[in-house]
Amino acid sequence: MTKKVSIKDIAKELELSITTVSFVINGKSEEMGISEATSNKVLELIKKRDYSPNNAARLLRTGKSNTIGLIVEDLGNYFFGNIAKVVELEASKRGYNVFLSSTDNNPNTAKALIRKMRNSSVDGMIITPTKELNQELEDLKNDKIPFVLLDRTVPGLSANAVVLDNFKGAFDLTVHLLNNGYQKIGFVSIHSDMSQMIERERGYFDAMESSNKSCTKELVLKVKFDDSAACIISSIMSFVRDNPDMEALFFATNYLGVHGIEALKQVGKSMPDDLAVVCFDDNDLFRLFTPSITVSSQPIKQIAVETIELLLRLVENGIKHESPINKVLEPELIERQSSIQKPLWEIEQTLKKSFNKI
Amino acid sequence: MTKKVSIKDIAKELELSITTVSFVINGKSEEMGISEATSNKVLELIKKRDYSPNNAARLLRTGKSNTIGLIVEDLGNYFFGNIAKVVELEASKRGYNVFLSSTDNNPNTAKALIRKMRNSSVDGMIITPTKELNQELEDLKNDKIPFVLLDRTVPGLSANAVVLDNFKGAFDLTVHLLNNGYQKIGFVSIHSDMSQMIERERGYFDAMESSNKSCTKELVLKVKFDDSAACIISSIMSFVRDNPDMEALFFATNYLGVHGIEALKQVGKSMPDDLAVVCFDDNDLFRLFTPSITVSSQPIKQIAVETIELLLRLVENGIKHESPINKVLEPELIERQSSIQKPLWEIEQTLKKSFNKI
DNA sequence: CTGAAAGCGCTTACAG
DNA sequence: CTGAAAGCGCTTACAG
Repeated sequence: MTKKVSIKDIAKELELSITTVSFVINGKSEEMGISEATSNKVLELIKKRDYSPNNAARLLRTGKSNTIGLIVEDLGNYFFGNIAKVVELEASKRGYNVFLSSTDNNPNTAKALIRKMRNSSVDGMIITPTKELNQELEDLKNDKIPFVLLDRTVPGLSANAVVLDNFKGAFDLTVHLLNNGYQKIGFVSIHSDMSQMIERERGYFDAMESSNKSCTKELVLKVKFDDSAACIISSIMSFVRDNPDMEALFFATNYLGVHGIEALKQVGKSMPDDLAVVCFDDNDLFRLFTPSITVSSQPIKQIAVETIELLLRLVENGIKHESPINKVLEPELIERQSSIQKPLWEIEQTLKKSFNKI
Repeated sequence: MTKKVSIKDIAKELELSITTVSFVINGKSEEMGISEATSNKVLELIKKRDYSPNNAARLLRTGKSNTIGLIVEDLGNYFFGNIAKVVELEASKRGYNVFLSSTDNNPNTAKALIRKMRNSSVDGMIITPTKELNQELEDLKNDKIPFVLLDRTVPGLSANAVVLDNFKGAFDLTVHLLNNGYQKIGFVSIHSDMSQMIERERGYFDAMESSNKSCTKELVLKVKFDDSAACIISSIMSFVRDNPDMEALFFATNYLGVHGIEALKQVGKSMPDDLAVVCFDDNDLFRLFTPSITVSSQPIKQIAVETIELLLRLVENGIKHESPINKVLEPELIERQSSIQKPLWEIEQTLKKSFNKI
């Protein structure tokens, strides 16, 4: 394997023209009317010499790189790490390589990545958008470079996307709390105009409003995405202290949930007795917490598979001038212990108070 | 940006030869004695036209792809996901792309990946080896393709590697348990002849032997890497039931720890009262468990940075005929609640028993 | 059925 | 100081 064999070597050894060999390699034997005997000879020698075509030369000639770009928010996080794994696996099955990168939600990083991937002539890209990306994505569309948005859409941009039904996830989670007897529910989220966060917030508010219980109370805390962990934790601690009548906490993202649980530990509140807890987006270990954490879980594998399949369809069939495709997948409510039905004694107490009023 | 500009376009617009433009682009103006005026004109137009050289053409001509391959065990796991993130970031800073893949510890997958990356002409690779990879890695060496092993070495192969001091990590963890009063310590690991697992086991046994307490007892459970989660959990449950006098459990990997904790929940043993627990390799959330889990933690960022730096040094300076470089990094013992000093009452009981004997 | 040749966009001896 | 030209390894009209 010291020196890579080229198509020329194969042709020479077989005393055929390069053209013929190339046709066989690209499965055009039949179409080009190459005899089966010739074809088989070529195939055999290719295997014997362990020949594989030079991707760079091919790309230079055809413009097809058989590489796609995958831009996620944070490879180190459970959701995106597993998305990346599945995307890579599926792409690999179909003969594609994948370039992988994290934006950490920084628009400048995202812009640079898109630029870099374009320069690397990827055949298409999967993009977890940050904000301020409208121009770059419009350029991609104009230049007919296929891409699929992952996890969230971009306001004002019509593009292919695979997302979760964030509204439903948040709505169900809130209703679950209400049904289990929690009425004063705090919603902890980040300041963001990205679609998935807006939808989750809307789900929370809609569920709260649709509950006709009068003592329901909406309480919202928003932190900044790039605040430090310590800062987020202390914000949540204050939020909890400032709202002593709060009965439950809804964390709008996985990492907020993690910080939130840490905050509750620090203020000495226990779940679910002092405060019930639910979280959007599961984490590998939430099921092992004490108590285990109720979540709205994303079908990670399905998201990844749908996304890569959609992208490769666009790559291989070209972009039709249809309107963009939007896949919306269903989250799953996983009820665990952190939000079990409000203990009976509490209900009794409430009843007593009502009695006293009468 | 509809049509990509080429070096020819730039040359034509400036009425220069392609050669001159190429020299400027590659920073050889000075060396080749190109006037500063010309040089600046070129640089300006390049910026204006947003020109960037075609990587494929460059690779075809020079053989340098500015791409490295990263092969990990499992992108979806906390350790490797974060390794990948940092490697990608550092590589990016230095102008390299990275191809990323998971082996799931399957030798055939690993072989196919190495092959694929070679065909993609990567400049070098970072490889988390599986077993049976000796031939492929020897080939890489013979063909002077730089690579660095990550996380573990391969028996019988002398190669560049960045690994953890697994022996020390396991030794310290065991000593920590012994010091805190636990003597019958069970070691849960996988059947594996990979270096990191062997070292961890050696660390455990050495620590146990060096303890001169007579009632110290060694207990070992090994499961298969590709056993299902359910299967591993039930093995651990049996192990715990069959050894009622066991006082502590040492999990040799992160995911074994996770399964182990689940198993303990199921048999109704509580940590650390019934069984103390320590785990090799931290997990993002172990600190938030009840009780929090004592671990030997790997310096993920440092591992990633050292690895990519070593690889790029090899890629850029060529492989010297020195002996391979082996970086061994230090794990950190993080003492948490799952292994706190054996409760006083237990010690008292032991004392009483001793008294009775007298 | 098969071959000679152009050309993808670069880099780099070679020549002035 | 600068240019004409070869060649990296492919694919694909075009010609027989």
